[in-house]
Amino acid sequence: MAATLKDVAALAGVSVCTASYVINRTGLHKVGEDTQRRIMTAAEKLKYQPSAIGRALKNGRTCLVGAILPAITSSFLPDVLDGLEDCLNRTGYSLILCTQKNQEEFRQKCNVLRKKQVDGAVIVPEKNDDFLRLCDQLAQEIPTAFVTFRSTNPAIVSVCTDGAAVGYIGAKYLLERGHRRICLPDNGDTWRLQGYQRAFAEFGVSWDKSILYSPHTVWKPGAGREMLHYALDQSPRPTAFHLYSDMLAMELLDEALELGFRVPEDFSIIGTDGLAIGELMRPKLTTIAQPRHEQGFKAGELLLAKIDGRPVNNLELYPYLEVRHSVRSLNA
Amino acid sequence: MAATLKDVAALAGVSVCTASYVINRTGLHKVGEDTQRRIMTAAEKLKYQPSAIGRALKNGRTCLVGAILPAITSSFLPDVLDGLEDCLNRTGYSLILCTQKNQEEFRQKCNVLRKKQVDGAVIVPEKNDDFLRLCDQLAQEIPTAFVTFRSTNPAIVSVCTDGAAVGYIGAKYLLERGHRRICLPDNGDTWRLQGYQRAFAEFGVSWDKSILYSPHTVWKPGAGREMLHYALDQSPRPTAFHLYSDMLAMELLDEALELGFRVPEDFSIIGTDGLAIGELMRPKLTTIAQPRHEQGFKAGELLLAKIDGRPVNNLELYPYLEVRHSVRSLNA
DNA sequence: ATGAAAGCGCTAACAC
DNA sequence: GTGTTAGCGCTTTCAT
Repeated sequence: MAATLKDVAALAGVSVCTASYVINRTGLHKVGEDTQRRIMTAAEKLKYQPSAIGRALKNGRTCLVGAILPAITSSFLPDVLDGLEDCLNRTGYSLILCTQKNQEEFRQKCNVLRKKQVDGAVIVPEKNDDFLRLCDQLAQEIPTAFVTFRSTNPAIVSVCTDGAAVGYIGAKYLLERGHRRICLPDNGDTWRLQGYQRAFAEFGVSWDKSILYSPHTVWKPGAGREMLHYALDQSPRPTAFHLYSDMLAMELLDEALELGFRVPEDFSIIGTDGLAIGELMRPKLTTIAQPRHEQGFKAGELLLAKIDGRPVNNLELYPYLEVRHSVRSLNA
Repeated sequence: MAATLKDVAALAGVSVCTASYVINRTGLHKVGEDTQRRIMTAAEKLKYQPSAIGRALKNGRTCLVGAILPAITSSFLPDVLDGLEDCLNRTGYSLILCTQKNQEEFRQKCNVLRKKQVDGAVIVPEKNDDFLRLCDQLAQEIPTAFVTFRSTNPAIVSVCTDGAAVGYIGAKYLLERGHRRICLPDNGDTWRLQGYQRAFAEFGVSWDKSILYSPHTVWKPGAGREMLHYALDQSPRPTAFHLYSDMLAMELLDEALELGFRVPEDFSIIGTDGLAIGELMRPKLTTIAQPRHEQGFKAGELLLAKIDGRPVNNLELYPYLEVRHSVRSLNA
């Protein structure tokens, strides 16, 4: 079907290797001007496309990168993916998409990447030891990068958002507005808590009296709603919620309105991610935005560097406050 | 690095081909019980993974399918993609993701797929002749399927939602509720209009007096807002809008609220797609839902069938009404 | 300035 | 039952 290098060479009346040299512009071989032209013409006439397979076999490089992530449906991961793809495509790399719904699927997808012999893997991991062990294993065989999650394994490079900054920015914004009873998900993310604690220290506000941990923690549909119900059962009730994702925050917002509460009059809500869709909520969702496209793009860059054996360092990107209308000031 | 078939054969003390036969369970070769065991043990000890590249080169099959689609960010395409991947993975196929922001990028991505020698392509096309021509071209070289769009080219198989049904369901719902002035996007989609016209005929309602076409047509951020402004300048103003996507509908809803109108009291709005996020809007968005995951899954099935040379037929899936709170009844 | 030939990992037609 | 061998498309060393 598709023309091969042999066909091109034959049509140009040269040997395969000469054709190869011309097509790839490897300076190794000196080729006469008109021979070059003949070869290029032949290639065009035959619409020659170099075979990635032949190359991969010879070079031991597939120019394929696999991405494993939890279901891509409507969170901020599409943006990250978009950035990753942008980066990879510039270097002739392509992206194999692997979504994963649970640990068993994750294991399978790792094997898919092994089998397809990708040159590298980008993973959006789950905060879960079993998962991380599988990642460590994979990283021994394939250059691997984490995105949206900080790696502690030196063999895995990572790009993520500065969690302490997320916490600090959120805490400061709420404290400034007089909130002294704040509900946070207790998902074991100590990084964000550090930021919270720093802000509390700056404001001289007591931690234990002000922070309410909700046990509803991991993202699954309904988690935001459960968090609200948990908080409603506590006393005193919180005046504000800071969720670690916008989807969760929007769910909680919906549930609050559904129950007849007013937002932000009765409860203030602040999300994390900065999804554009939050702008369409009523009230519009105030959020700690994180770079999404850039996060993916940088992950691609670091991974490609790693693949090429260049030294790499983990990267932390900065979040920023997106003020909208879901937080009320309690002052005055 | 990774063990090859040769290594396995050597360790098992057999020839490569015997190893191959055992690994692939091709019945062609009869192999003794214990030879089989020796080979399997060797394979396990070496953690042998068959090389997709070697196979691809030999078989002329990469077991790779490319998907080209407009930016995946937060619409219903992630769901479609999810379905597609589900389907492909069951057969050992993997998905190469190619997003495309304009015609030039689309052309590039087509070339990427050629170069990577994918076995098939799934495309979410744009309603645009130049685009479609490029698709026709690609389809001559690579088995191709459309998803979310009906193909008229017999060489391209397609899975999409029945457009007339979308129109009919929307029209009927609005007409039943007394709406006689409805604003529709004029995007050249005659299929949905057919459904509208059928409903209008059933209700004996005059078409020309009741339908207002808005020239704001193609999805780009802001299109929903522009559509509202266009309608506000007309007289009489429409009482209802039916948008052909939920994103557009949510934008229009936002803009209406922003301008101080009440929805659905002042305007009724009905979307198309059935995104879960529409549930979190205020008011919750009434919509004509289309199967999303299924659409992707079926596209995968049809494409794989096509790749295998089995006969295939275009498929149309049925949309259904998702009643929420953005449409008001004008009766009584 | 150009060509011959080996080899990447795998499969399958053909021996024995 | 099992092995030999050619060849998929490409790169690259070594000759000429």
